[in-house]
Amino acid sequence: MRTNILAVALQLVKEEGWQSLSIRKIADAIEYSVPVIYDHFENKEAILFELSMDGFRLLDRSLEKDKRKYADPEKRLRAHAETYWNFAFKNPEYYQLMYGLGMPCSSPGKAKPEFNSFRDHIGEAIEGIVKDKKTSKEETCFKIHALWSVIHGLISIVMMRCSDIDDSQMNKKVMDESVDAFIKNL
Amino acid sequence: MRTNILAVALQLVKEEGWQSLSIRKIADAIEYSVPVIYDHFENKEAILFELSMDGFRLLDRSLEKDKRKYADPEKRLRAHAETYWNFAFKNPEYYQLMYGLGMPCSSPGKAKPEFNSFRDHIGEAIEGIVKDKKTSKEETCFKIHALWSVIHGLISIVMMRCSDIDDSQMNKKVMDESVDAFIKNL
DNA sequence: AATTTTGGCTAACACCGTTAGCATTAATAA
DNA sequence: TTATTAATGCTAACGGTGTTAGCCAAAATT
Repeated sequence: MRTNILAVALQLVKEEGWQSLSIRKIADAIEYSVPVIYDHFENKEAILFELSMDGFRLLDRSLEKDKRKYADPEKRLRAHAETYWNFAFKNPEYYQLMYGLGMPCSSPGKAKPEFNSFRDHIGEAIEGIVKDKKTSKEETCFKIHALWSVIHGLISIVMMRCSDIDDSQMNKKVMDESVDAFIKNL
Repeated sequence: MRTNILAVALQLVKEEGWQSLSIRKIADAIEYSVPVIYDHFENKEAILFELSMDGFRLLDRSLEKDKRKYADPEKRLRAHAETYWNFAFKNPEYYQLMYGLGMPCSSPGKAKPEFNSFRDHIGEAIEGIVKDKKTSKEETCFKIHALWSVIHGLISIVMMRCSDIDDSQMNKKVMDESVDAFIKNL
């Protein structure tokens, strides 16, 4: 039963996104009435949480495979990165659940210029730094994304309380060192 | 009126989080009935969207200040990173709105071991790479976070359609190059 | 055979976003 | 000045949500 609920919930999430998942839809799909779901889960959040746990477990299995496949730590690290990337885009529902991504109002795209303010600003600065070196337009674009990513990623991780570093000054230090390394590598 | 609605909405978001913002609460706060809100905004999403735009504009003003303050591109770039970081943690509601962060079921913390699977796996590999060099425990922890951040950040940006790179292979290339640069810098 | 436990349901509560339709007031036209 | 139009704001409803109280019948136990 519990398993059935989770399976059906995942199915619905895959079909219509987690935003439109409802207890009643799950009840319909398993052909039971609504309250039976509350015999197996405390509330809707608990269902989503359990789904996200399944996501983490699924990812973990792939990472374990990498571990068995690659003894060399560098090769293994590259494989882990690849695995993580593929997991995210093959299972976007899971990834969104795991890291709390996606809410009504976002998905701005490139429509409004405001959204690109940060990218444009750091882009300008980066171009200023690399203007003597012969760096291609494309390469520069990549660099911009890389820096934006590391900063945004760290903020997300810290905000979602996924970081194991408690001290906020420590997290800041991670960013500072990342920016340092980035500039050194330009 | 429109301004008032947005101001009140922002206030409510700051107080109780955007998750519990409702049209009726806004209507109560501005001391009007519900339908008048729909004379000024198409729907709730439009209100959240407009708030997120305010966030982007607020951030932009700070970035413009950096631009005027620092002519040297490297100093300016560091200032931009600092500004972005500070903006996120001084205005978490805005940041969550802008990048669609936070949904029911997340904020896992360190409670369950599953959540740290990826961190632990890349941690192991990184330790394998740096074990000859005399890298401190703390420094290693920072490195782990840095790599995790850049990958997760890029995935988030691509998933949220914030990236201006359309080709998914190109985005993958950004990650690969970032991982390369990271390993080279270990 | 009587009693208790279980499994499952209906119906409701209190919210939510959204909209149709109706007042009342203010502005315009005659 | 009066008649008509436009603007303003409301009540009440529709269909949906998460959640729970209370009940009924079948199954298990005593």
